Amino acid sequence: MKDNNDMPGHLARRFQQIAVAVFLAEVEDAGFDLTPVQYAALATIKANPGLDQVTLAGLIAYDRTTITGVIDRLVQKGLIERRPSSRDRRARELEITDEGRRTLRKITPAVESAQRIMLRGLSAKEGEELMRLLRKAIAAGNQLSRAPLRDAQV
Amino acid sequence: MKDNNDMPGHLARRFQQIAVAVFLAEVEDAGFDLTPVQYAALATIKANPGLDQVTLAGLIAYDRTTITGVIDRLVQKGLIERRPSSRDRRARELEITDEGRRTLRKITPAVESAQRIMLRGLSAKEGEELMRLLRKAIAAGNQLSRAPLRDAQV
DNA sequence: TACTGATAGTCAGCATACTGATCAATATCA
DNA sequence: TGATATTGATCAGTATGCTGACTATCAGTA
Repeated sequence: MKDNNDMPGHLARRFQQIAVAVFLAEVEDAGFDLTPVQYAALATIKANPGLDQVTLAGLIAYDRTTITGVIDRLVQKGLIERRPSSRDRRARELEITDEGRRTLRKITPAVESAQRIMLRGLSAKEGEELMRLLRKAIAAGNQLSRAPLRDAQV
Repeated sequence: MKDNNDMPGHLARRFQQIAVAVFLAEVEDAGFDLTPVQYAALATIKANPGLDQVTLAGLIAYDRTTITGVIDRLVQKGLIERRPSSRDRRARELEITDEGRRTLRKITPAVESAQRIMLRGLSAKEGEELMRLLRKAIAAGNQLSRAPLRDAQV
């Protein structure tokens, strides 16, 4: 019978599990309370001021129903603002606050440290190769999930 | 600024997201209703008859609080039985049912197909290399999550 | 312009995952 | 033995992530 360790799906779950644990630990050590998902959303909002929720979801491959709760919590924490769009009354525009900008700046070392720790079993070269292979597999499977990565419609 | 695609944590989430979607799609096409987590638990119970929940959790690196619900649903579906242990009245012994065995047998092709599909962007060699690197990174980070992989205490 | 279809956001419901707490039972050791 | 520590299972609470449904709005077209 096939072992769990021969199943890419099982390895994917384990690696993701460790990645999240490492991220949360590093961020907490730095004195912050932000999940990987919240961090990615915050960074993307900063890089794309005024974007709407669907665009944000596409940029980081979240499901649009998941993003609602994530944004709720970022607003709750005072890191972003959500306001109705002037162009489209269905849409909400997202903007990072000064507090959000400050948090993002101060949290960056912890985030980068987490990325290093989750690859600490690999050489630099192996880490690069792992990321290359993941990117390639993801590109081929992108359309298979409900929340594919999408370019921003400039 | 660092791109999402240079963050192993982000790539881990994306790959896991696709892996789950592919698994569920293949299994549903085969006429079954079983999640990746439920499948791994069922296969492990079959391979280790009479094991208790903590041991099961250790073998597939689940959190012990998560396993309760997973087992509830497997029992609900009639695929396993949960009964009090004779040796330790705190523990529950888990056993696969005939129905569980039948399901496992019939679902295997779909599961294997899913593993192939989630690597379809890679050559066979690259797929092997991805799994090797994931295994290595996971081994180094195993203790960093709340639910590390553990050997069964024979 | 009125109809039709698509889109943005939300909600209910379900299944992982985790933290931290609790209860019952077992193990250890002074 | 009796006090203490540990362990197996569960629960409450929170955060992703999904399916499917729904409302409001927009866009395209007959």
